[in-house]
Amino acid sequence: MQHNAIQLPPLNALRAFEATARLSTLAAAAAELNVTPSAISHQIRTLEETLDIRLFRRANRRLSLTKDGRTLLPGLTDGFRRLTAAVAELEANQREGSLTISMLSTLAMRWFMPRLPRFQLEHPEIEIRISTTARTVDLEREDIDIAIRHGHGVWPSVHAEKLFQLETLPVCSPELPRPGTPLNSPHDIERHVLLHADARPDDWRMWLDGVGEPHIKASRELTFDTTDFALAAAIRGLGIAIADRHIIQDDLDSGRLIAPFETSISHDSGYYLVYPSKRASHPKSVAFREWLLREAAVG
Amino acid sequence: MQHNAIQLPPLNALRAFEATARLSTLAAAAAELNVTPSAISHQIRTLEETLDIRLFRRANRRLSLTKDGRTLLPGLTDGFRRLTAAVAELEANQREGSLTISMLSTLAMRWFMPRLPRFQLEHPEIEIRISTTARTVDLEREDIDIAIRHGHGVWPSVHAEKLFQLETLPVCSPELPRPGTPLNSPHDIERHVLLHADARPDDWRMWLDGVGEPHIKASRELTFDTTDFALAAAIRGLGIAIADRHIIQDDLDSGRLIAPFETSISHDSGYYLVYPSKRASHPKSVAFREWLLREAAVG
DNA sequence: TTTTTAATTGAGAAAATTTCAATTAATGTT
DNA sequence: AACATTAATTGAAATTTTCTCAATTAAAAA
Repeated sequence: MQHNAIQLPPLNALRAFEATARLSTLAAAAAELNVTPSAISHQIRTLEETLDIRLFRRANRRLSLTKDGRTLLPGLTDGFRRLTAAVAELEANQREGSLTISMLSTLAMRWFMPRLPRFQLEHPEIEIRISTTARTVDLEREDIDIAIRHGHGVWPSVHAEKLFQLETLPVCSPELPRPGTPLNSPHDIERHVLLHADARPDDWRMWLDGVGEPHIKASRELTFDTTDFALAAAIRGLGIAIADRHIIQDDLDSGRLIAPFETSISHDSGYYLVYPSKRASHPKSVAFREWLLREAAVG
Repeated sequence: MQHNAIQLPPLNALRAFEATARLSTLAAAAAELNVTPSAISHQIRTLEETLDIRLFRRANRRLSLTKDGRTLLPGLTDGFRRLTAAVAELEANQREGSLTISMLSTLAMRWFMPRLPRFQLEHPEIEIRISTTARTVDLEREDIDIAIRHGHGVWPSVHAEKLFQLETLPVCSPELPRPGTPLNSPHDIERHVLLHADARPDDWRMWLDGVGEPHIKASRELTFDTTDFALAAAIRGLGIAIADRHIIQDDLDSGRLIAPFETSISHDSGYYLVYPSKRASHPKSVAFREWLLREAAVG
């Protein structure tokens, strides 16, 4: 009926004995275990009674191990060392160890990855693992520590902190506007190819609504799985993509992309940093979140 | 201030987690630890809260380990296995292992040792160690499991069971009575050498008092440290020794010694089997005591 | 559908642990 | 030699931990 053939005596009594035997005095053991010597004395007595074996010889005012006590000690010391090591490993892992972060691939590629080296410089002890998926992941089930999600900041059983508001605008290669096919006003779009992302099918429509030209129709359209591909296509001069300002900022800065029009559309949704309430206080999680919020504030 | 850098979470919580993780269900862990599943559930919750780390994923009505839980488990399993092994070793030692028996050397040589092989046949798993000393030993201090003591059966903090009453009688070599120096009545002793033992200086006087001849004086006297030596001398024909009937029985049976007179003196003291109350119930101790009492009853 | 199985929860009960204050006894100190 | 110190022990009471019970949720099996 019982998996372990032998029934262990009370664990705390074993620990009290182990500490006392190792340190030779009740006082020292008591200090190690944060209790009074009296408590230790009671525990040892309990253990001796449970086992029905005398472990210490009480001579003068000093304790010395009996043969049985000497038999028992090393195994216990070793056992408790193991337990301590196991817990210590877990806690070290908590402080340092790896941090798994989930986000959509476009954000990972265009915004997160370029910034990541700065975090790794600040916290070389934290190993980052990036998990990119299209769907919204269950943080608990997938062992995700932190996620960046797009939405309105309301999800069940997680904490959410806003990184930035979504703000989309058209971009294209600097080579795209040519003398015959300029891009000076939204109307010029009609002579160009519009690049769409399946994941965000409404971005173009919302932008055109925003500039007051809902009826503009492009000469051709191209659709990709993700914004990431649409942007890659834009860089290669295949047409005009539309994406969030944060995501394209680096490409704009480097000149790979230009924003032919001033107008950007502010959405009511945004990118949120999301994490399970349970892991909110873990040092590596806190460090990462603070860093990410700083990065988001910069741009 | 603290020897162990890390403070262990409650040991019972660790054990509850370990069992549950190893056996996959609360019910199984509860059975192993002889508690209800509810208790296990509380313990695991306590552990998770103490560590501030989620160890199980609660999906459906099934538990599965998180990455952290998987990190923690093997170390704990190992640690508890070691603790269990240490205690098991001690308990096996208690059942079998060695049994240290203290007694005076004469008794050991002349009464105990000849009988010992029979015990070893019955209990080959118990290793006997015989400790012979002249003085009365402190059982606790010397790690003695059982002693055979001479006295009146009253000693502090030990159990005592009577083996046999002391009953002394004179013995000598069968060669000793010669035509010129017979041994037919106590008076004949005057023509012989009396062999004494320092440890029991009054035995001869008490015997002579007992036979109503307190004034008999031997031609010569020889004194040894112990009765054992006196008997060895008697066997070699050096004179007449006096000793307890049980001790010399084997020598009488084998014909090495004879008892020239019928009269033996019953003393009010005797040999007692003595053991610390604390070890009274240990199987190997019980087995030995039962055997020894049987042997003593036979003779 | 109903029944069973598994885990969880909260409250109260039970058990274990700890402290406190008093005691014993040996060791240093003056 | 008297006195203060140090160490362990003890019993009773207080505290904390652990456990059970009964109720609840929810999925799986019949």
